[in-house]
Order: sequence, then structure tokens, then C-alpha cells
Amino acid sequence: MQQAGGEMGTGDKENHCSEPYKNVWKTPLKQAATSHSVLTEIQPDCQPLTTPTKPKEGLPADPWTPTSNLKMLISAASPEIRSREQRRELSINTSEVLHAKHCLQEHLLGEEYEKSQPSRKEKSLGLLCHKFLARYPDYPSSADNNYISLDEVAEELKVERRRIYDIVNVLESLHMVSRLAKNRYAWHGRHNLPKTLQALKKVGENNKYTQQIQLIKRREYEHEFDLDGERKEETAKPFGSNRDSEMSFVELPGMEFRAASVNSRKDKSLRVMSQKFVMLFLVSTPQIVSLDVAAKILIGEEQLEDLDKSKFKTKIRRLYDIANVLSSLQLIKKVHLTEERGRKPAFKWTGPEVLPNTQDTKLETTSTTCSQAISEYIPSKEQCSKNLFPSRGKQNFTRHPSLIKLVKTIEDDRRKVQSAPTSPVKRSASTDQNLPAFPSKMAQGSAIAKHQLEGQSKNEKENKMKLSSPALECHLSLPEVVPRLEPPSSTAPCQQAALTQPLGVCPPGHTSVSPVILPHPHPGVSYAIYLQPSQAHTVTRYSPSVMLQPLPCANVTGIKSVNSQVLNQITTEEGDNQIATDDPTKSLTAKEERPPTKSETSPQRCPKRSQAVQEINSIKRCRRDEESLDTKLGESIPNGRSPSNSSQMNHEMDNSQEEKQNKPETLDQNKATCYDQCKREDNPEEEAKIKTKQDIPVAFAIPAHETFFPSGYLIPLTQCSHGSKAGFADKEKAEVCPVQHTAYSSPITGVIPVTGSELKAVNIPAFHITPLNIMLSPTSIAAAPVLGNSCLSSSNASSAQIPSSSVLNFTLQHIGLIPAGVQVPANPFVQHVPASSQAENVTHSSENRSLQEEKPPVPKEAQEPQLVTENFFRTPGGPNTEPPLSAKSDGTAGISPGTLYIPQRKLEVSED
DNA sequence: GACTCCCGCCAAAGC
DNA sequence: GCTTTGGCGGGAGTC
Repeated sequence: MQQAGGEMGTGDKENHCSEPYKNVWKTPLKQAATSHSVLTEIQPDCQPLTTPTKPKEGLPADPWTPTSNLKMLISAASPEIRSREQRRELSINTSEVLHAKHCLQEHLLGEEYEKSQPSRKEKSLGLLCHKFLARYPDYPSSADNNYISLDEVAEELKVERRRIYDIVNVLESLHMVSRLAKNRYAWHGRHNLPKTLQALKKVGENNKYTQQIQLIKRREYEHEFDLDGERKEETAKPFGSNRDSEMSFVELPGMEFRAASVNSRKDKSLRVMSQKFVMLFLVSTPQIVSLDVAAKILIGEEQLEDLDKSKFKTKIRRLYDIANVLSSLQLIKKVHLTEERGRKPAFKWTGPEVLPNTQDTKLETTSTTCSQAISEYIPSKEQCSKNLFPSRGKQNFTRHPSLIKLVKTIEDDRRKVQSAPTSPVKRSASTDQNLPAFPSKMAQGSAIAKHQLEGQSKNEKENKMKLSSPALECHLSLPEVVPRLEPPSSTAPCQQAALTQPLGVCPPGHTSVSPVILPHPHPGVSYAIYLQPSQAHTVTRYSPSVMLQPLPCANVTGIKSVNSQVLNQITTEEGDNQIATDDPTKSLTAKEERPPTKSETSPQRCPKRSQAVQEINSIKRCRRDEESLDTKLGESIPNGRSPSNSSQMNHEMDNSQEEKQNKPETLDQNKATCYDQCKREDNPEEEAKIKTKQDIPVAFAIPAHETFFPSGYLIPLTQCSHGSKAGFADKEKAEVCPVQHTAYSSPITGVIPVTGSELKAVNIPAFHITPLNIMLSPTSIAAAPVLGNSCLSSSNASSAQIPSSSVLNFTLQHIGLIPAGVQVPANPFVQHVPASSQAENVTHSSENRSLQEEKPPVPKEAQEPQLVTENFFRTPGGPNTEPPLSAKSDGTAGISPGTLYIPQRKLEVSED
């Protein structure tokens, strides 16, 4: 009672209804109102109230529920024509509802009335946004009255204006509304949405959000593992220099803010946050963004190291606000990523798919970063010269010729890819369709969903119609927006997917194994993989990309390094005596050239483990030999720098070709020597085993004689291909040892054919991917990165060889999961996992996460191998220390101090 | 106890 | 000086 009165009296300007009825609260009613909607309680079948007769009579036939108004509107309206009627109805209904509430209050105690108030969810911003949106057509015509009066809206919706601001701010970020004057906004509907999304995507791509996401995820692991400060420091820097922090509002021509006030707080504006949030979806593959990652990115420059919890929490709050509005716009929907360590709130993009626009796009941004990112799309000097935030003194639309050239090149490449013929691919339903029928969220869900469904069909029609008409004066090219629910176009689905999902692995045609160009996480760098036709059909866009973090090609490199000879290098030597020269003081920059750390394993846990150990030992020996070379090369090797800085890595990759050519001849020779040594250690028997395993269907099946490396990356080869189409034939012959950066691929094609024998050695993890069940086998810890991320899938669970420790180390070092010099011991489990138990596991490369369907917990026995596989051990006793095998399924217990442990991250996407 | 996110205080900006 | 705008975080509701 007290609380109710206080609440009513404090600041709720719009809650007019409360005032007149304060006096009647005393009317005692025995039956306590529930916390449900007051109108729910007056439903005939609900009997909590004794005398709700009047409200009932006053109500429409359909009892009021949180969504009844919307339902009515939806069912009654033919979208376009009756939008006004909808509004009127809504207004009437809300009035009736209000009246009913008033009447009800007469019969309720204040306390009870309070309880009878709509629940939080019924007052959610999302529902409010729905009501707000219902007032206006999605695609308003100029004839419509498209002006929004905040006061009016707030009053009609019976909310305080503050809430309307929240909605309007987010809508502004999408250019669905624009501020005209004080208390007055213009409604644009979804006319600008495609352009906005396209612009945001561009900006997001150019801001390297993908890399930032990776970086943040990596750092999460680092914090999790409690790495030494040095490591943290190194990884923190790249993010600390987050360019995103400089990014401000992205504008479209003609959609600039008219009031400087709007820009005054732009730094933390909900608009900017909203745009950034959307960008994250648009650049992510799959388009699922967890809340914490988004928050961290949005915090940006505010060094995550000293990220205080309050700030983080505040960001999360704002993200919820934004997400609610975006959800109402059907652009995202809430999901949960379930990991070992718990459920993680996330959102999935359900809005239109924004494809790369091959045409120039005009858009404006007020930030330096954005201007750089999209300058190529802004030919208009006038527009570029707009400086809406002079106080910031930011440079606007700086366009450097080289940048334009670079972008053009990228765009050209994309066009090539897009236009390239592809075999038809059966695209597995990947998104919504295949998602389990998640229970709708609360009462509003059903109505909203219904509203959305109807609205979607309407929107699609309208979209097509409107897009063809010059809705705006801005000359944005028509964005290639593909409705999410529509199946992918039959044309070049792979390419399309690849383009839109930078890290995805696209299914090839069914008819034959086809190379799939995998856009590399790093701009302009793509690589291709082959998929067996049998697996192709199972590829889903949803897949691993979420969890298969785009990783530097090093991962692939690592995989590749596990060539046949490497795998064949099975020795009986257990426990390599090599002592890791783990120098924690060393920066990651030289890690690739560091002497490989040798680690002990207790190999005989299982035969496969033994095999892995042997393989690892062989590699180690090989690396040992090359070690001296590499360490000498040390800094001189261009690629020996720390991969922790992804952007730096990009540059490295870009220059990889050149660097390769500059490598000393002696290096190649030495590598060849190393290779010979490795060769001598070949174990035909093991090779045969491996070969046999290759027969097992795997998601990432390697075609008979070709393997592809991620392009633009320096790939250590223990066995190089010959007769490379990419022109590496000669050099690669010499670069057979697992020395990094010995093979390069075209940034465009990213295809490096290798010999069949090498293919055999490629460790491809077993995948079983369903739209929501994407898990990597434990063995895929290093193999997953090869996949780049995306849509690898296989209906057949199978086992696969695990990459050698050198590969693993290489990969881990490259992605920064372990410091340079630290070697991951060959893990007995990191080898082969029975298909049965691991059938549905897909490791998430950088995060080692898995997407999985909700299902009963896997028995510990079955999980353990996976756990171990996904663990990176750094035993206190040094590299030779046996990795703790007692790791428990929770990913925490049983790990000895000093152990680098990456908990199993089964990623389960579930909607609320 | 963690997750969600409503709510409204209050400061900045605008008028 | 009042109004508008909106950042912000407490804390309630929900899971």
C-alpha cells in the first residue's frame, strides 16, 4: 500500500488513472488480485475478484489481456489500409482498458490494486514499442500524417514520455523516425531501414567488429584462465584502441539530426548504442550476439580492464532497452547461449539479411572512423563535409585514395565471388524455421508474434514496392535485403552466404565437391574449403559460425601442418624430452618462432591418444630442428608477430605473399631438412589408420586431392603441395616442415591445392550440425578454426584425427589463447572421439564453444573427452607435465593450478 | 542469486 | 527559468 501510493505519486506523470482512484483503494476486496494484469483478472474464467462486473461490462467482448489489443488490431486489420483504424482502435481499447482498470480499482484495496497492475512484462518496452509501431504504417506514404507528437503518444499509450524517448531513440538509430523539433518527430517507417542496415553493416565491417568480438571472446577466456598480467596486457591493447569508440552516429543523407541537442550526448546515446548493436549482428556470423560481448564492445575505449561492474551493468541495461525495441521491430529476437558455465543472454538477428552492396552507397556518419569506413560510399563532397558534431572536431569523411582502392578491390572480389557459378546447394533451414519452437515470451509474445507475422508479409510486399521507388532523396543504392524467412536465393547460395557471413563455411553443390570461398574474418581475405557433397546439404547458416569463431588462418595453417607425414610420424616415443622454453616474459610477437614447448602426455590412455602423442612427438622433433632456425629468424620473420592484434594480423596476411618471397632461401632448405626428418619418422601403419578414418564421413571432408588453406595467411606446412595452382609449387616443396608462414594463398581465392597425401592428414573434426545443434567433436579444437566458422555440418557423426600438438599450439598461439612459448601438451583425448559420443559436437574455434540443442546432459564419460580436447593446459610443472586429466565436465574442477583450461562451451541457443 | 528491465531521478540542452 | 531530452542506476519482478 505504501509502496503503491508512493509509486503512484512519484514521477509517473502519465499514470493519470491512479490519481482519481486513490480514494477508492480502500474499498476492501477479499480476493487478492494476482500480479497478473488487472484485465486478466476480470476475465470470466478468472475469479480473483469479487465485483468486477462493471469493468466486464465496459470491456469489449474479448477480455483484455496484455496483448488483446494487438490481437484485435492484427486480426482486424489489413495492414496498410487500416493502420489508422488500428490506431483508433488501439486508442479506444486502451481507453476502455483504462476505464476497466479504473472501475476495478474501485473494488480493490490499494495493495490489491497494486498487485493487479500489469506485470512488468506487460509494461515492457517491447510491448510499448509494439503499440507505438502499431500507430504508424511501416511504409507511410507522403499523404499520411507522419508526424509524431511525443506528448500525444505518451498520453495515448499511457506511459511517461521518458519511455517514448527510449523507443524513439532506437527508431532514430534506424532512421525510422527523425526529430523535427521539440516534442515532434517525423515517422519514416521502414523506408530507410534497408539502407540503414546496409550502411551499418558497412560501418561495422570496417570497424572490424568481427575482430573485436573475437578479441573480446578471447579475453574472456584469458580472464577465465587467469592468465598472467602480461598476456592480459597484450590482448588488452588492441581492444583499448578500439576504433569503435570513436564512432558516432551513422546517418543517411537527409536524415541528419536537426537539433544539436540530439548530438550533445551522442557518445552514450541510445542511438549510437543501438546502431552499434545492430552492427554487431550484421557483421557477425551467425548473427547472434551475446549481451555481454555487445556491452563490452559498446563500452569500447573504456578499457575493459578497468571495466567496473556498474558501467557494465548500465550498458547491459541499455542493451536490454535497445533489444526490446529491436525485438519489436522484428529485427532481433532473444535467445540464450547455454554454455557449461551457464546461460548467456544473447540476441539473434531476425531482420532482413543485408547483403553486400556492390553499388556505391551514400551514407553519412559523423565519426572519423565511420567516415573512413564508408568513405568510399560517399562520393558527395557535400555530404562528406557535413559536420554535425563540430565540437568534437572530428574529421569527417576523410577519404584516402588508397582506401578507396582497397575497398574497390574488395568489392570487386566480392562481385566475382557473387557472380561465380555455383552448384545448387540445398540450404538447410538455418534460421528461424529450424529453431525449435521456443515458447513465446509471456503474454505479449503471442500477440506480438502474430502481429509480426502479419506484418512481415505486409512488409515484404511493401518492401518490394517501396524499394523501387525513391523513398528518399539520398541516393543510396537499393540495398540487397533478403527477408530472413525466405530461403536463400538459388543463385550462388554459397557465395551469398559466404559474403554475408564472413566466416561461414558454405556448402558446395551436391553434385560435386566444390570449393567454398570463405570470406576471411579479415577484410579481403578469403579462403576456401571443400565439402563433401554428403555433408553439404547439412550445412546450415546457423551453424558453427556462432561458435566457430573466425580465426586467423593460422588455425587452418595448423591443420594443414598436420599433414600426412606428420600424422605418419608415429613414434613410440612417449613423452618427448624436449623442454619447453616457455618464457613468459616473451611477448607474443615472437611466439611463432619460439622453440616449441615439449609436453608430456600419458599417451596410453587410449590407443588414439597414443597416436596423437606420437604424432605430436614427431612434430615436435621436426619443430625442434627448425626451432633453431625460427628462433634465429625471430623478429626478422614478418609473421612472427603477435597475433593477438587481429588487425595487425590482417596486415600480416596482406603482406604474406611478399614476405614469403623475402624469406631466406636457407630457411626453406632447413625446413626441407626438417621435413626429411619428419619423413623418416613416418609410420605407414598409422597412416593407414588415419587414412581409414578419413573414410568416415566428416563434415569438413576433404576432397580427394585438394585441400584449401585460408588465403592470405602464412601456413606452416609439414608437407606442401606440389604443382600448386596458386603458384606455390616450387617454394612449397621446400617448405615442408611445420614452419609458419611458408605457404600463402591468394587473398582472393584462398585456395592452395595440396597433394592427396596431405589431405589425408588433414584433421577434420566430426561435425554434426543441425540448425540448433552444432557441436564440434572434441577433436576439433584445432580443426575447427580451419572451418573458419560457419556452416560446416555433417549429418554423419564421425571421428576425426586430432591435430598434432604443434598444430594446436600454433593455433592457440595465433589466436592468442596461449602465450607464445607455451606449448599445449599433446592431450590424449585430443585425438579421436567416438562418433557416437561426440556426434553432435562442434568446437567453436576460438571460443571452443558449441551450439547444441537442448537435450539431456551428456554423460560425463561422454563429455570428458570433449572437455579435455577443449582444454588448453599449461601445467605448473612445465610443459612436460601431464595435463590434468581430471578435468571435470564443469570445466573447472580437477584442473590443477596453472592449468590453462578452456571450459567446455557447449553453446546452446534457445529462445525465450 | 542471477537475470531483466521498469522506473524515475536529475543533469544537460533547448527554448 | 521552464521544458525537453535522455543518461543513468536503483531495485523490483522474474526466472
